[in-house]
Amino acid sequence: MPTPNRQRSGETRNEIFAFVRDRIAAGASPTVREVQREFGFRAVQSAQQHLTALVADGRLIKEAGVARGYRLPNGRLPEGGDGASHIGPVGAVRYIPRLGRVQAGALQEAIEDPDGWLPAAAGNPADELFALTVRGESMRDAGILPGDTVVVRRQDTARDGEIVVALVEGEATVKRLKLSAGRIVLQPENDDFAPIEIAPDTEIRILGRVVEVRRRLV
Amino acid sequence: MPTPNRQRSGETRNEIFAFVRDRIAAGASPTVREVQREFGFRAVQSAQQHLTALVADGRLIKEAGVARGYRLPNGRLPEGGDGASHIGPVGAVRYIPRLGRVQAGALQEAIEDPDGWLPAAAGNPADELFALTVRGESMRDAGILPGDTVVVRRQDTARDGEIVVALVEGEATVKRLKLSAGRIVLQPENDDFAPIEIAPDTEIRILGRVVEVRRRLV
DNA sequence: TTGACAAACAGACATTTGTCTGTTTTAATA
DNA sequence: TATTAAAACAGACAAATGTCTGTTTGTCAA
Repeated sequence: MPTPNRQRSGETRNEIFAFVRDRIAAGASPTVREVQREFGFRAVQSAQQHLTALVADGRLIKEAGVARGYRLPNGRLPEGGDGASHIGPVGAVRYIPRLGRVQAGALQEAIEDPDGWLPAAAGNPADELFALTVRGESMRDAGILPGDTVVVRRQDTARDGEIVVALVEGEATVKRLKLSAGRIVLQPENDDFAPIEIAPDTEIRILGRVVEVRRRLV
Repeated sequence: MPTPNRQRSGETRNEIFAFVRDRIAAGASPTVREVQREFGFRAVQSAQQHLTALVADGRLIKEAGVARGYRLPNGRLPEGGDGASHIGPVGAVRYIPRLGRVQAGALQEAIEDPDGWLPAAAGNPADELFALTVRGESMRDAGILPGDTVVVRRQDTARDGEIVVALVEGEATVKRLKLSAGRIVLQPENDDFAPIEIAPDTEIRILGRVVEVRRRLV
């Protein structure tokens, strides 16, 4: 059998796209010459031509006048408003610091010295986000289990019914916030646990609101 | 008050680190001259010096001979083996395609035409991952609720007790797999639902194993 | 005051990377 | 076969970027 027809199949172009996409996802756009080398082209222009075509097709975006300037266009967002906004523009990622034990007043220090980082879609840069590991079964019926990671948006206040991280007796805890007629209650979602009623003069400190839950299965 | 002491506080260096970190997270490392411009240095070397120092401190990594070659070092992993391995090397991200409705046999097509993309720590490149939105309450007691996104590792087989995505009556469904004495059962985690027993001659197709659950709160 | 040192400045040069012009090869098709 | 268009090649130049040598300035502390 002679050489299979690759000349007009567009297969090489697809492979180049996949290569560039993966390199961008891995941290940085490749250069034209890196594409050239990867595919064994003897001329820079061979790679350049494919890349230009991919940009013309809208499969890639090029930042003009910038080395390693290839970017991925935005991922199409699901139409259904199911709150799946953690799917964002591909390529725009932010890293959320994952904190160890948070104790009284030490939030800022904990944020500056995280255990590690979680990638997430970029979202609103003004939001201060951090992540915590859940301890205990108290939110089981809300689908938040021990070992789960919660992503928290830093804020001092919250509204009735929102799940918050609050500082109770010097330790961070996840509960649902109940506000009614001047009473403040931190409500577990598990009948085995008692609600924590906040006396009017008690100091309660809300660290933020839980915006995402992640669980890694073995 | 005279000019506060910035000369030796290291504050500028911290700001430069934050700038570089955020730029890397946003998609690409800045150049030395971009740092220079951002901080208003009149000499390239001023920025260069800070960057070199950050590399010496281990706060950044530099790929030699590469434009825009600054990278973030790996996030420190939590020592506790709590399975939180979705925290990976910072900067190494992969995008997981999020599929809409998956119907009989159409998995490959669905993967090539995703609804959107989820960022995740890179992990093992050999793993084929995709994501699905959960419908129904059948896995409620396992902490998997309607609207949750499950990340699935593509595989044809699974072990007893693992949560899998299987194709049942032409539609993808999430259940716990129970294998015992030649019987195959897809077990819901909710008493309101009945287990699905797979008759020996029935065609059952396992699409993959659930490796992560994500839930976005309003 | 002076020495030590970090930080910033000045200017240059080397390398990497992007982009251009024009030619040749390959495969499909009239 | 002749035509055509995509794909690949060849060689060059320009712009972006990395890196170097040496000097000056600001702050601390002896």
